[in-house]
Amino acid sequence: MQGALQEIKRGAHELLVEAELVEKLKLNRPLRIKAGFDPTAPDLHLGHTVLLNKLRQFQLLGHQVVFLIGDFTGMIGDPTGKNTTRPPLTREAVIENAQTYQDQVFKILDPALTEVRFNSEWMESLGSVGMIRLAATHTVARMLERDDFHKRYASQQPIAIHEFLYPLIQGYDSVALKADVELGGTDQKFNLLMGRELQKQHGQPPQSILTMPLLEGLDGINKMSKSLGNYIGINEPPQEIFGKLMSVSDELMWRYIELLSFESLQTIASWRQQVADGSNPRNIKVVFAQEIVTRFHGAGAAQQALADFEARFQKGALPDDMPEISLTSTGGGMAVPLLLKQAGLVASTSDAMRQIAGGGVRLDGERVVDKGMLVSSGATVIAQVGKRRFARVTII
RNA sequence: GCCAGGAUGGUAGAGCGGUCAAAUACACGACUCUGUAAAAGUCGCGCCUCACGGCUACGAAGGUUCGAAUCCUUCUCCUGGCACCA
Repeated sequence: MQGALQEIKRGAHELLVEAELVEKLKLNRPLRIKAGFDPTAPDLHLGHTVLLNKLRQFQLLGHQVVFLIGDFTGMIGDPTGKNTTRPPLTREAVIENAQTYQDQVFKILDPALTEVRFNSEWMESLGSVGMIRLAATHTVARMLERDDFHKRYASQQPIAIHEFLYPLIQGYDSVALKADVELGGTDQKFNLLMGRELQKQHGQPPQSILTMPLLEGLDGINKMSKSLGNYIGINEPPQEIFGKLMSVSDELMWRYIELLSFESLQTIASWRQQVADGSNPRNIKVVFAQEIVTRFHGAGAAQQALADFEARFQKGALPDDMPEISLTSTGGGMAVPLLLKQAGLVASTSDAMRQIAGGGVRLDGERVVDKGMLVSSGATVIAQVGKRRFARVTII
């Protein structure tokens, strides 16, 4: 019991209310652990997995996870600033996204202990009358307590009325699901507390709340998100995941390890000690990157990714999986800038010109100096832009 | 409805008749260094088959002018205030 609580609290930001959760754990029945997910982003990245890992932990302790897909709330979009209204998704799109979700989620969660639900299930039948009643339960002043709203209101940023409904609906989901515990990011605290209040109003014991820190993206500043492009997707190829993890800064690495590694706290402490004693942080990164790649692609892929990585960056070998592209030349050959553009290695020929001028372009390993250089028809060259972009191009 | 303010590149934000493809910062890309780390430094950052060249851009459409991101008109959208609140 005590051990279970320790496990639950590991890595978590805040647990409300601890005493209540202890009581619930004493009931000796599987608790209903709720976590909500946005229906529009079925491409999971490591940031999402922080929460999923915690859910998995609950499952290992024998509890029931309720994986809630907010298809109804998706029409609103969580008002975290810029995105106000989103176009409603079609039924088909929702179902398709849900399927994609499950394919990914079950790499971490145990399907047998996971209940997948959609909040349109109860929200649609709630009707406008029910919605108004729900809205009547809280005041505008109460809503403005939410930090995000508060800031926007204070700085005269727009707040659309429907945005106020989001926390209410999310809270009502907890009522509909009779959740014992709800997990969310730290940014969800207000919404999660709303669930408690609504549950009380409906005569249910209020859910416990466990907030998890938001994982920083590759930039180390903003939270990991697809729209910011600073993410590592769990469906990305092993080499990509491995490479991205290796390029994470030393400081950020510890954050990732803290929130993503399944290693024991003692092991992680010993890693820190090693680095403090002068060992190259890179070595820890390799071990950690291996762990993550193994989680999503298996041990073999992780081995392979490491081997590729070392071959490419330590011995300067070319990747063996580069795309093969055939391009048709108009005259006797093709100018390098056009070639790069058509091969998808640069955004435009102007961009190509710049890259050549900057010394970032190589053909067959030779740096290109002459912007007007032609690659003659029938030739096959390995084109490279920067350290990461490669293609084997044949000119026809 | 009325009044006021605003709309510029990925973001923030200068410019307010020519010297503006548009300051500055951040982000981003390449290079050097390295551990595909950080820091630092250099270069670059609208598009065009290579250009001391062309073209398109400063919410939209018109107009004034030799010349407009900069002035005028109309429109669209955003924000705030006031009014309305049976």
